[in-house]
Amino acid sequence: MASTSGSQARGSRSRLRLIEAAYDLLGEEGYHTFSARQVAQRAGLKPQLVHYYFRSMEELVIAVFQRSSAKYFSLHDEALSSRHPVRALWALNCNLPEGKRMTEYVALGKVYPALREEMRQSGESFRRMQIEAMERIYAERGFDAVTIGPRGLVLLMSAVARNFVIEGEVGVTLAHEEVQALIARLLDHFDPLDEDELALASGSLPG
Amino acid sequence: MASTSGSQARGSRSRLRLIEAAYDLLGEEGYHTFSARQVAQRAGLKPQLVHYYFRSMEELVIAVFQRSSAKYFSLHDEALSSRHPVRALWALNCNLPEGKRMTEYVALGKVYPALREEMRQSGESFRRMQIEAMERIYAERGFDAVTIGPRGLVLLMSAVARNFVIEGEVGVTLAHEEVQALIARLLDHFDPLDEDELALASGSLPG
DNA sequence: GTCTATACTTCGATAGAC
DNA sequence: GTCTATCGAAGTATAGAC
Repeated sequence: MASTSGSQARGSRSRLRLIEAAYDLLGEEGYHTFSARQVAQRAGLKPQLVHYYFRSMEELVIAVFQRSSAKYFSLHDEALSSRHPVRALWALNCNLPEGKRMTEYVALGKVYPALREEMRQSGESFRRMQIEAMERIYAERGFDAVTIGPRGLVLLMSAVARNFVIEGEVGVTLAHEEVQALIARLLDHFDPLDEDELALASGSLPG
Repeated sequence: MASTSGSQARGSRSRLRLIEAAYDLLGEEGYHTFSARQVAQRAGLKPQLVHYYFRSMEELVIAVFQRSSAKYFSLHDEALSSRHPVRALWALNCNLPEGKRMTEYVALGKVYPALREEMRQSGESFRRMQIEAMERIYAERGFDAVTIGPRGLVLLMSAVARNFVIEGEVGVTLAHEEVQALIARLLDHFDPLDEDELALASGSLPG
């Protein structure tokens, strides 16, 4: 038992290191550094190992994306079941490096059709979960869907957050403040803070 | 006069053909086809000509982007001075192949810093023009900026349109209809159709 | 301005020794 | 499972003939 698991575990570890190296590279550098040689170098391994563990670069990028997906799923789950799911969801879409990585996956999706299909499925899946959560929130708190419904709100937040990420990378920031303020008001309406949280946020003390 | 202009005109024509070929490739295929060899092949020219006319690929991509910018500027100008500027702006951001090209420029901006700077400047410039136009519209028609101001509206439309383009390429469409309907209501409010246009749109005839 | 030829680098991927 | 060696294709870019 112990004799067989040794080499296999080492093997798995190299595979994981490659995935993690590519994952880091996509977050820090971008899609143009996604190559067998650069990923291997980052992982401290020989480039040929990439093709030992993965049939092609497409297979690797899908593995990396699935790692992102899994990681994102737990954060997503955590956000939706938190005390302030709408705020948490906004923060998740907006602030995390995962948002930047998403842009790189979209770019690589142009080159690797199988990745594109993977992204389509997971994208629809995440949206479906968000919609269901938001519909529950609407029902529980009795929001009307006249100005904007749960489905629209979910997509709108996602679209605005993605736009912030992209424009932030290019360096365009004009009118960002206004929309940040608009989102803040939206969150105040759909996911209001409690009194004690407000006190904490404003820094004021009772008495 | 005629003798000197001959070869120079041919020279300029090759340069333009290269720019146009790259422009077309970015629209039809994507950033990964942006290479000296492929652009030249598309233009029906030898790859080495690329480096005769352009110091580097970065210089070429900037020339291509400026071509996009110029083209977009005239469409932009036309939209903002049209009878229904808000609707025209939405259609411009949303429907045109230029939207898809923009995604490719963003990707290439990761590789070419000078392109990124070019995009930043032109991006802010276009947004500024849209804001000024929208502020004029708000003032003329007496809209309040309580729910959403002119600056927020401009960015919101741009963000949602960009998101439609990106998700459309990946194949994610969930909840798009709801936001399309929301935008339609937004346009009805901020850029209402006249009675005769409504009659045309609904297909009904008077009498 | 356009051509041929070519230098140099990096890419994905495979074969075969250990 | 990891190594050395290597292939062929494609990438940017330059030199020099015409």
